[in-house]
Amino acid sequence: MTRRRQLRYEVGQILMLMTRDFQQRLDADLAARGVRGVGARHRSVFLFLGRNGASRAVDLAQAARIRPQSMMKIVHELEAMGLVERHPDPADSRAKLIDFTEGGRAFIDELSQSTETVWRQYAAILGERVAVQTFDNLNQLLAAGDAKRD
Amino acid sequence: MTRRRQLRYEVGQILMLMTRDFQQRLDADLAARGVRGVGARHRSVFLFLGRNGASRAVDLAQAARIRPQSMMKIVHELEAMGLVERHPDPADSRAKLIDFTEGGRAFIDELSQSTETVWRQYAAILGERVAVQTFDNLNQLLAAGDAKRD
DNA sequence: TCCTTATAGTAAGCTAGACTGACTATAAGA
DNA sequence: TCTTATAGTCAGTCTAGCTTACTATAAGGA
Repeated sequence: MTRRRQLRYEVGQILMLMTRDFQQRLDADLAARGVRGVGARHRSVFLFLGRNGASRAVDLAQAARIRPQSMMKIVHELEAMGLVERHPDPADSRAKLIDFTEGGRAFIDELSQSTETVWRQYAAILGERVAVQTFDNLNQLLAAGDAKRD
Repeated sequence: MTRRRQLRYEVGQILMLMTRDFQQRLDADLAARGVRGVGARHRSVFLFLGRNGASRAVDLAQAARIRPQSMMKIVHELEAMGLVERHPDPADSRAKLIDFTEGGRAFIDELSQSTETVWRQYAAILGERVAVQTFDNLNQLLAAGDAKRD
């Protein structure tokens, strides 16, 4: 079992490949249902917006752990696709609140379904309980990193 | 615990962020020891070459799950840095065998140490046993994907 | 009140790490 | 021998981040 013995040296590789694996599975399922043109970078917006409603770009950026400038670009793209719209923030005239359009809400349904599909594929391999545990552990590693940064 | 309930919808995000987290930790540790100029894409070569010795670019590409053309570029860069060298394959005059230079062998030691450092950071958060289990589970997901492709 | 500093957003251009498509040279099999 | 497959090369594209530099508004203190 040389594979097992050297596991720790492959951690980076495993993470990189798993990220690609997920993206490919998700894209495949989305494409199969006719959804196109929305890349990986766009999805973090929908995750956050789906839970928190209208938000400022800065907050989206922080949630996705990317620079505000990068998030702006993503938001502009989504706006051009007609999936989100922006309105001035009544509480801060510098800021703009980003929210779904009708099309955006339709898209997030597609996204949820495809994510669910991929999840079931993973759960079929590891078992639901182990799959939950695995990704929960990764979440813990991320949370620990956050705590250190504060 | 809304976070827990929606875990499955965040799987892609978790993987993307964990990949970045690992790269950042590794780069930080490498930089702290004065190693620079070797990016994430270069490391897969060292992992494979470290275990299997002199190899052809095609095989490296397959192991890293990228296109041969992409791997060629990486190899050329490593060659320019003096970390690997290429010799004609006696068994196939189309092919060239890629192997470490002295500098390459020195680098892989640095890389191992830094990877070990990051691993200990993760193990400190989750515990060694759970950490091994977590990445072993991800490995299983990858292996399952391989099996399907064959 | 004015002045300083911080924050929200914008714009331009760079970098890393993959990709596709088109090509040459050698190998291998019908 | 002729055809097809394989190893490598070259040129250009794409994605998802980044940095640097800027404007406009907000907020807090002298």
